Amino acid sequence: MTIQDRLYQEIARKLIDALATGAFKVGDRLPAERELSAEYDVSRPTIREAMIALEVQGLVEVRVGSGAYVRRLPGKEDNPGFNVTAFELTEARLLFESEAAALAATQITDEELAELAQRVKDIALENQTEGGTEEADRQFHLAIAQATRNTAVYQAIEELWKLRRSSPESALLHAKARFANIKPVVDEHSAILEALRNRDPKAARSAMRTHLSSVLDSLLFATEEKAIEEARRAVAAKRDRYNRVSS
Amino acid sequence: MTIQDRLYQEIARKLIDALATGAFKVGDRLPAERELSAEYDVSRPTIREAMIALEVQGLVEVRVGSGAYVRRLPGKEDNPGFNVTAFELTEARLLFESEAAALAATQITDEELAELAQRVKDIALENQTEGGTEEADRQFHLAIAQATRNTAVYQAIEELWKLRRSSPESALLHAKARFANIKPVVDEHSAILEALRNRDPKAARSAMRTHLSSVLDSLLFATEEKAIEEARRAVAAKRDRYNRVSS
DNA sequence: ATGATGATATTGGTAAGGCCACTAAATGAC
DNA sequence: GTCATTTAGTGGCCTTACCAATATCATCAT
Repeated sequence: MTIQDRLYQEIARKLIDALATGAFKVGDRLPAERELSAEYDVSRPTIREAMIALEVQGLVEVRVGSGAYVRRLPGKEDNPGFNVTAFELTEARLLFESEAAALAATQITDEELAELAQRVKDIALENQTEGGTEEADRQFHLAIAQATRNTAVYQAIEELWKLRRSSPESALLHAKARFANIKPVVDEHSAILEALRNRDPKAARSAMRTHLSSVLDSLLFATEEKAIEEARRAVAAKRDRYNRVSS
Repeated sequence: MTIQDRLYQEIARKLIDALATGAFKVGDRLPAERELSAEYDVSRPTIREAMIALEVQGLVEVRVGSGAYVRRLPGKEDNPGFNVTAFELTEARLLFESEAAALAATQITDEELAELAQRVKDIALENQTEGGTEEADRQFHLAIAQATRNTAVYQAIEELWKLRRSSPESALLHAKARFANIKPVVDEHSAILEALRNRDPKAARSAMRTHLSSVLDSLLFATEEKAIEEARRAVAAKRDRYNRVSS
């Protein structure tokens, strides 16, 4: 009746304990498989199995030829999106939400149009207040995603907004960008609403592209302000390539 | 040149696919490690690694000396996305992946183009074999997402493929659709590759749209076969609206 | 006939060793 | 100084082998 506790599980527990105790920080490299093999006095395959258990749980990332690196610490619930920069997020929104807007234009109901109109007013209000949030903005865009009548589309776009929240640095950057770009935002949202009201897919797509391109530009400006030269250059390069795509 | 996609992950995906397509029921015993080793033409340690990946996810339970037993079917618990139909998924891919292809056209490297060429060959091979999987197809599309150099875009598209696998009914429908639409798939993928090779964003977007529209049509056909009238009508309506969007 | 017992086959568990591919840092050539 | 090359070090995967737990079934005592 001896339960043959699987060895790899025991090793995996020990490794997780080691992470939890703070022996390693995020980004640190774990010892090589051969070293761990000697340290815990088990074979390398067993170490590999334990490592896979950790990898499946998102705790570590294994890079071929380099080693195993800590991705997140145990106890912290998963943040699937990691090094997603504010620029990447907005670029993704530009691609996806523009298409969603086009699709929504063919499906949207009068009730949803009324809701969107209210959201536009909310956005104007938010912008007038000093420490305003971006909640109305978020709801505006999610409502459009909802109007596509496609669960997969909605979930994907919702996921992008979650990613935006998960990165503090990203949120900060967005806040600065919003500050530098207040008035146009209201007009741009109105333009999107107008296109949807006319059930015009192409116009809706175009208006959404214009809006998010504007946000992208704001991000560029904010990034320059932060004087992170490296990031600025990378972003600028990306901006150029985007212009080629959407032209 | 060979992407060191970890072999155990590939095997794990195939096993999960097998579970999703209904090859096994809850409580069933999976083939022995040695059998699976021969079946998938990999070593036993690799099978063990894949099995551990499934075990950590709670899909199977391994009993020493007896075998591995199905604990639950994939896609029930872990995915918040539930009622995502095969049509919705493909429609979302049509919207998103087309834009991703356009973006990738401006960024793709020669190495990535070579990899894509290999994937096209793999897809042809997969289609020739009887019980072929859709692994090559998946890798083709994910490679394009990767070529966008945008983590957010990649994650979103990867999420769509995960959703696809999480719904057994969806996987089944796709299998039927694939059967009814073999030859064009290879040509369509070739067309996408050619557009990317020319670094032509518009052509890439167009080729991807053509491809996924074709998949959408296959789904319609398969749905009709299943004689689910209600679903068919809903899908047909959506198809019409999509034609309006993309025109 | 029936139930207990033990031999044997099957299955997963682990170890050891080997070779390959990839990575990155040290080294050398220019 | 810059760039290409070399060289350890690393993980990826395979092969072989043996051990341990379990399942199966023939055998035997009742």
